[in-house]
Amino acid sequence: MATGHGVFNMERLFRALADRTRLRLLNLISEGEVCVCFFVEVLGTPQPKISRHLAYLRRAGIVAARREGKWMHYRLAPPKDLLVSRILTEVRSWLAEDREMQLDRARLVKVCCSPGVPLRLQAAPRPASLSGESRTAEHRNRRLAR
Amino acid sequence: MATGHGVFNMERLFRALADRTRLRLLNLISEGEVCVCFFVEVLGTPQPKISRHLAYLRRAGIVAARREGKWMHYRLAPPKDLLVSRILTEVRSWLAEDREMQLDRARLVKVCCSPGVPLRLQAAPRPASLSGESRTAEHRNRRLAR
DNA sequence: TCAACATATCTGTCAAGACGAATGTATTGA
DNA sequence: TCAATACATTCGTCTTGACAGATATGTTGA
Repeated sequence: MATGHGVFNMERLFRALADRTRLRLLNLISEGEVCVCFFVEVLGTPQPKISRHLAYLRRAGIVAARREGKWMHYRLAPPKDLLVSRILTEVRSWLAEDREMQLDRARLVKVCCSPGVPLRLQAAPRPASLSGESRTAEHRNRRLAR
Repeated sequence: MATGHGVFNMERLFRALADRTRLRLLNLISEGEVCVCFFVEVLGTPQPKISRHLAYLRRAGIVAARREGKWMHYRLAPPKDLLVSRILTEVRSWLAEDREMQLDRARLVKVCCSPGVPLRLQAAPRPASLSGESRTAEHRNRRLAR
């Protein structure tokens, strides 16, 4: 069985979770795919730093990436192991309780969907969780497709 | 207030879990109090290394220590936070699936209870989970694991 | 008090990894 | 092809922490 002797040894998973920036990324990503440019905007952090941490999470098998033209989208990787996925579920529900994480989520919504979207983001593809069918009415009419 | 802004910030918890030796200690301790000398014996690891990692876990608020004469006993610290304790529960059930962790547990039982106990351990106080009834009142209530 | 024992801490060395700054690479549109 | 955009990687520096080996501390019994 694939219980933790391959990609997912435990130390590696926990090292991946042992950094605030990576936890914040994980929090933003947990509702669905997000484009790198939104991470940069929401965390207020230099882009190389974001990219390095996303690469770290990718090497740890926690997230996966997809290119769409100029843009890179990151999402949670499909869980390989039930125990790992239970840990990550607990982590995400912990994140949901954290004040800073809540603010990050709010900022993601604002950056995507409010009138004052920064110029450089106006063409960027919206995060999956904010662009689909389940959005609220005020979000729905602000859809900017590409 | 109870949500991890004090002792238990997340990065700190995960850093504490991001080391094989510390996970092995956590595995051995999860049934109840264990004396340092048994950790040394079971892990086959130099004692200073064990002590350093136990100190690390203590600073992270994950374990607590108690002295009994020459011996130091370590146990899981009472959880301060529901979310943390759910994480740690998941971690322990993950540990229970790991081959090396299972071997460690078996070795703990053997070292304590079989005829060939090493001389220097024959006087050492047995781990709570393996000690039958001849213990102090404080010990007796520590029957709270899995 | 001293010796023996159990455990803790200190010291020096080394590797992982976090950071900002600079640079590289892939894609798009002109 | 060229410039702009979006992201990735490399570089040099610094911090954290893992380790072995040596030593310090605290407890017990003689």
